[in-house]
Amino acid sequence: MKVEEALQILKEHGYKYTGKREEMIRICAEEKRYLSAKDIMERIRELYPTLSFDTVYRNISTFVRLGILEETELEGEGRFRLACSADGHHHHHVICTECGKTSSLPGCPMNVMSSVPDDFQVTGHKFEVYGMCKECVAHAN
Amino acid sequence: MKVEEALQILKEHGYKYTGKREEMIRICAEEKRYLSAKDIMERIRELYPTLSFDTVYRNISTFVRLGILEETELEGEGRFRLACSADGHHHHHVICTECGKTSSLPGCPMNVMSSVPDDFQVTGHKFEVYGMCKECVAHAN
DNA sequence: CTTTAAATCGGATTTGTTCTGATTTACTAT
DNA sequence: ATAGTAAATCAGAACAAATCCGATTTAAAG
Repeated sequence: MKVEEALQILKEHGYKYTGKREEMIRICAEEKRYLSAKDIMERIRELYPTLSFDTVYRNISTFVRLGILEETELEGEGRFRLACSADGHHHHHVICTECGKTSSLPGCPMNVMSSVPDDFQVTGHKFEVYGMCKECVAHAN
Repeated sequence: MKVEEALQILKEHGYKYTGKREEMIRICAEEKRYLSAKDIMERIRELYPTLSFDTVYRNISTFVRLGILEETELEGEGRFRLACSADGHHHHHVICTECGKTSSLPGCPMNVMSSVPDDFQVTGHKFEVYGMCKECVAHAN
């Protein structure tokens, strides 16, 4: 997803344009990585030094609700990245547990799941592969 | 896994036997569900009314480390259930997001993953299907 | 330009979890 | 059995992530 698309989605849903929102999205768009709220916080403060957590958290959760950001959880804290599943077709990621960097995986296990117990009404699923990226492996030695 | 096996694992690793530990494991063994620390807390207090949360959390994390409990995370809080992957072969679950009830899924997506990017050193994975169990669906109407 | 609802601020609050130092308890070796 | 010791537990403080609150500012519609 591109920054412009994200801003368009906000507009379509009646949210106001603010420089802070754009900058948050821009920061997320810069890297194929999961960022924590704190990460985003730190970076955005270069431009908006007085921005409060509340704003960051509130906007993040709006973005997640609108499908602009994808969410996961690493070491007990939420991590976010610009949605990419929305772009082409649905897929999943390998995630570096050190730096949050991601790489796409082909396909989705749900396609090959022959049978899901019929006493469950399925609402979603999560498939994530964890590991260390080349850079973090090198760095660890 | 059975309560006795779990206690055996503790013993093998040099942990002491305590009634509180046994009771915690017993509580988890009673149901095929993910329980929160608070859930376990409430139930164990029937038998040990003064037990502190520190003990519950510390023991839980010991159990997880030893593979006695499996861990996941629902709505920002840790949830635990007696390990069952250890029993037979490795598998995954459908989890009811209302009550934590689980049902096993056949197979593991990693087996059919043709290619994982080779710039990642894989350390683990998570595959969970979420939904509502029959009882919770009925209850919601 | 005015109006107004949404967005932000800053700080307090909540919630899940972990830490700390003192006390108790399960096990080991006498 | 008993004493010694390391582990387990306790109670409450501390912590970190996230959310809530009332007051203030701001985007955008008229």
